Amino acid sequence: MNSNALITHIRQYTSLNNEEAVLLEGSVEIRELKKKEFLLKEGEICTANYFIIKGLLRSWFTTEKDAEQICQFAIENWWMTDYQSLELRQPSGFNIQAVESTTVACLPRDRQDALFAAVPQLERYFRIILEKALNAAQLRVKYIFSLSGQERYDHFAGGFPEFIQRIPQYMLASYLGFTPEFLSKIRAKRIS
Amino acid sequence: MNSNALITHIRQYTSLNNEEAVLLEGSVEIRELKKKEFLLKEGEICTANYFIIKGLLRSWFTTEKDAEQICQFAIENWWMTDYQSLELRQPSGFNIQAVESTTVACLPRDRQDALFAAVPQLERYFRIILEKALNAAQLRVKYIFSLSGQERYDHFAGGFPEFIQRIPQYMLASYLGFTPEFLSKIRAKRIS
DNA sequence: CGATTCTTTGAAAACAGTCAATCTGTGTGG
DNA sequence: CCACACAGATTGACTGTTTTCAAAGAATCG
Repeated sequence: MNSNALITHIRQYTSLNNEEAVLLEGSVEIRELKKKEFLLKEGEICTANYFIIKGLLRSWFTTEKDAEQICQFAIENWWMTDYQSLELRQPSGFNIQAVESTTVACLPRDRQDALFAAVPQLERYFRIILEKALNAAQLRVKYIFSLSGQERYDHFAGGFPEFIQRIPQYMLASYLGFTPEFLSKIRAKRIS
Repeated sequence: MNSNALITHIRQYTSLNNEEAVLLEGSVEIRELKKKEFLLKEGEICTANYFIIKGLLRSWFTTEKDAEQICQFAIENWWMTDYQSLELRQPSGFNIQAVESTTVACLPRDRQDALFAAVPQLERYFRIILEKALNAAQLRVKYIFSLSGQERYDHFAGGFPEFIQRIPQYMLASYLGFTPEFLSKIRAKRIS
């Protein structure tokens, strides 16, 4: 698997000639991850931005009560990283882990500046990508605050039925902000 | 009041010579808002990105139960807009409103592309700003999920003591995701 | 098949919301 | 300058949603 998916994605948002595409390909590294493999662990400094060519990542952290709290899922054509750790070179408070067998393109932090200098349109590409990501994060906050647990499940299950198949229920429960037991009870009600 | 604060802010993240600064000044419009004045109302299409020179904005929406749910506060040197409405020219699901008397620099959507073409470093500036904003949004989700109402109040009150002075408690309660009554009870406990 | 991981179920408890009444402060108009 | 109105804050009783804990039941993987 190669970086064609990434180049195609970038060309949806900005121009990129073949020379530039070659520069990009020289700056990213394709990595194959097995299910449950980590790209980042809490306490480590995040070293790259990850673009998902195929598969599914999750980011999560450990709460004070030793529970896993899932922050985000990322599927094909999404970027995932911890920007705070990446840009400030600080230890991260998050884990990034493959939910299923996954292929990513890694853009290492130490190659990013040179690449952006050589291909300035990438600044534009990431600006647009980040606008979308920020929007998604804000919509998430909106749903968390305006919907009950039951409603969040209905909304999510209705909006992403195919996605539900790819993740275990305990991860969905964590993402939606409640316990696996409660999700189980919601489903029991729904079926009857 | 003029756009010096904005130019100073941009120069913290990227270069900007005097010609470029003039182009920028020609593209933004300074606006004075009275307390409670709106920059955007639910259902309208958002037409600009707003940089706060002085004052305090909040973004909020109306829940199904007709309650105001606050999404964000923004103070001096922050940008606020609804990117989804701005970029896709869709009706917004949010309100943006002055909490106190506020001065903003407005960058209208219909001038943005020409400005970015003339001053490409602004793509970089906004990329960096958006990374920070995305980070803040993700930390917010982290706190919502890992802390109880009581803990969220303690964390916020400890982290931004001066900010607490600027907003009424019912707004803080909404931002933290609980009712004004509950906040009142938290405070009663803390004092004793 | 055995072992682990995931899901379901039920009872008790905790946390936060709702509603209604009261209290406080602030600003405005007469 | 006072009185009143109104927005915001507090309090208490009651309700409801979600969690916790413990145990048992399915499903999946090597």
